[in-house]
Amino acid sequence: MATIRDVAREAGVSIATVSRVFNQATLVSEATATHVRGIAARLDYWPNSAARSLITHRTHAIGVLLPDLYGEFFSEVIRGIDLAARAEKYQVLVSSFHDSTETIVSAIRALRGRIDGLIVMVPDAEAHTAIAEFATRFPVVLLNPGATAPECGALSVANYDGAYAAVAHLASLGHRRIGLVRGPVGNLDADERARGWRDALRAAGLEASSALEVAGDFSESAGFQAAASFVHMQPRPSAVFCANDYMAIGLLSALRDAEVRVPQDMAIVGFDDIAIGRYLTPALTTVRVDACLLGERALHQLLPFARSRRPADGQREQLPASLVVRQSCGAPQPALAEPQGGRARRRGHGTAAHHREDRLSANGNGAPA
Amino acid sequence: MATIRDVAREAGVSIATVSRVFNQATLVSEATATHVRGIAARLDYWPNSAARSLITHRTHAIGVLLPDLYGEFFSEVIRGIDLAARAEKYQVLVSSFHDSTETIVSAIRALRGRIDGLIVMVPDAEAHTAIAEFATRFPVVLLNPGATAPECGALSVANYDGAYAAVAHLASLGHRRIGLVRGPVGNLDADERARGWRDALRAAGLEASSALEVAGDFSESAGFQAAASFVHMQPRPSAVFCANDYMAIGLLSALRDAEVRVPQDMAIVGFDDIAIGRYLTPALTTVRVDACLLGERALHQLLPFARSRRPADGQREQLPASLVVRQSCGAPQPALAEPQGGRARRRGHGTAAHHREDRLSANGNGAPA
DNA sequence: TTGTAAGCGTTATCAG
DNA sequence: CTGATAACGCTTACAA
Repeated sequence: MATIRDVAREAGVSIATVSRVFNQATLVSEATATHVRGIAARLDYWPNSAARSLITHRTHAIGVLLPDLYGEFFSEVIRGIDLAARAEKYQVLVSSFHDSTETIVSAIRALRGRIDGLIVMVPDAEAHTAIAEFATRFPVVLLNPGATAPECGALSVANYDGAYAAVAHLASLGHRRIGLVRGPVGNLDADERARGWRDALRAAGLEASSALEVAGDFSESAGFQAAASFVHMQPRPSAVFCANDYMAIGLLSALRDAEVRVPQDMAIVGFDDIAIGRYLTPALTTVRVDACLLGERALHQLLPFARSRRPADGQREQLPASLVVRQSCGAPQPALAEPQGGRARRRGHGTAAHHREDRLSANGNGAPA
Repeated sequence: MATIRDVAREAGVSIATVSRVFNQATLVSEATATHVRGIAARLDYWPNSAARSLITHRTHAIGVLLPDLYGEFFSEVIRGIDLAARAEKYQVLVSSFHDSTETIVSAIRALRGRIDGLIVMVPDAEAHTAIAEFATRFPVVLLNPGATAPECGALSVANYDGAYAAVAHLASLGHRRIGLVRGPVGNLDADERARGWRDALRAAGLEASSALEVAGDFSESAGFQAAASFVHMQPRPSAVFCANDYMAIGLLSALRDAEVRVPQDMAIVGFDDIAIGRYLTPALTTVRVDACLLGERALHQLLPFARSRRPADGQREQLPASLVVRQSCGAPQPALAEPQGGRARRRGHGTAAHHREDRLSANGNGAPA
């Protein structure tokens, strides 16, 4: 691989001049600049980024640290980050940690020196404090609700509002007993969604007892298993709010096996609006979260700090979560809510446009936003 | 951030000794090693990877270059790569390119010097030659079928076999006219799947005319739009093979709207086995591709070359694609084929095990593998 | 506008 | 077993 020396020698200039051509080209005469560029192209020269970052203290890369890379939510977050990073000419280093706070710390250590900033989603409060300490010396943006660290930026989804809107919607349809399939205890998003469920019930004057709560872990099988609890509950709830779509899908599947009709016998609402929801039978009413946008926003919030290598300030941003009414909740279908063809998905080098559906606002009554 | 000098000074040793403690600890006395480690921990020192890679010519990172990060297939590939890379203590840099061969080249250029090896999925033949040239000087593994470059490793999925098995299965169920929703022309995977469809039809003595082919681009909306073509075809095909699951889902949805019953009026088979397939109504018969394993295998094929920084040899590996018979093809359901609860998906820090379903082999007759 | 030279934080080589 | 010291490839004062 050619180095700056090779180019300098070949072009008959000093290495400083070559360097300038690739950095502050204005300091170099147009003639020599084009000459040097020609030589560089011929030698297939490109500045070595390790050497460069050794002296500039900038890597032009950001790290992304997630609890897992499983499922559509994370995949869309990464995609959003990648999209925004490409536009800003930043590289993206992804990493996942599957276990303890321990590994989160070692993951960060391994990333150190390779990145200018970090986007991280911490699973629980314990990991949160570990990150917070690190964030006092390094630009960090958290993808978590309720981030308390004053030195981190933080983005989150309107978990509470979305859950509240979903449950209020069910209540407005006349449901008096509305169950919940929870996400993991301690998971910050899950806790917020549970809180939204509880408050919406209370606001509607309904029972919000823990007898109506079933434990879950965001997996399809958790939703599947939750079905038994609801079917045997006395009295049986007429509606269930699931803390994410995967669990709603598992629940839907189990109810079909149990010959419980949805939405007639039991109305179901999910959370996240994964792409497939509209193609289920019945199509899934859910709360839309734009995970891709979350990633994009996170990168843009991080970037100024990454560029200046200063810790982030305590900026907070919340993305809206909007109710998408389909069939599983039993509401009358608003006309034109879902243009056919849906959100395009593709694999490979297709050329399909990415249609977005019209979407309902989070006001809980199905009116167009 | 503390440097090796700070640690050396504080520990009263030379920087060489500190370096040895972090690299070949055997060359240093146990006493000084622990002493140095203590100081390093106190100063929160960790070797700067840029400086390190400047002299070792190793980054301990690999690059992943994909046409897009959209959808479950890519997300699972990345997850597989990440899993394997973590185990090997390698970092993963992901990048996507959305356009031309041009951007693929510039993406590679930007990655240069930051990675020890590259895993790349090229969309078409043109990009293929650009990569092939690069691969003569750098370890590259292709995630593509029919890779011709002798200096690249290459992994692929048994697209042809899987498609053949799917279509043979439909033929064995008595279907005489079997349509195809194609993937993008020029896409290597799509072409192979189309070839499998064609050959299986011929082998069964059936018509494989292009009149039975409908263009598609792997998106749900392409599948949705394809429905109209099939419904109006004279005579109407009694079965359709879709080159991926997303298109099958779109097709399913459109057929429901058109009140064409699946599988009675039209049998449908997809390709990829995305997680959601089993929860559709009817559950989707498809060809299972383990994208996560594809990623894992790619990393393991690349790693020896990345470590030695030598171009890969022309190693080829093909992952099996196995038919998964569910309801959309209309075959009698084999007992015990799908244990309930399904493949677990999760978001967040859940604890669910990842159940795998029993699976049918690609021999096309539904017998257990 | 260009060149010279001093690092950036490591590892590798060679003496001791 | 340990210590000097020369790279690694680049950017950036400072000088010309």
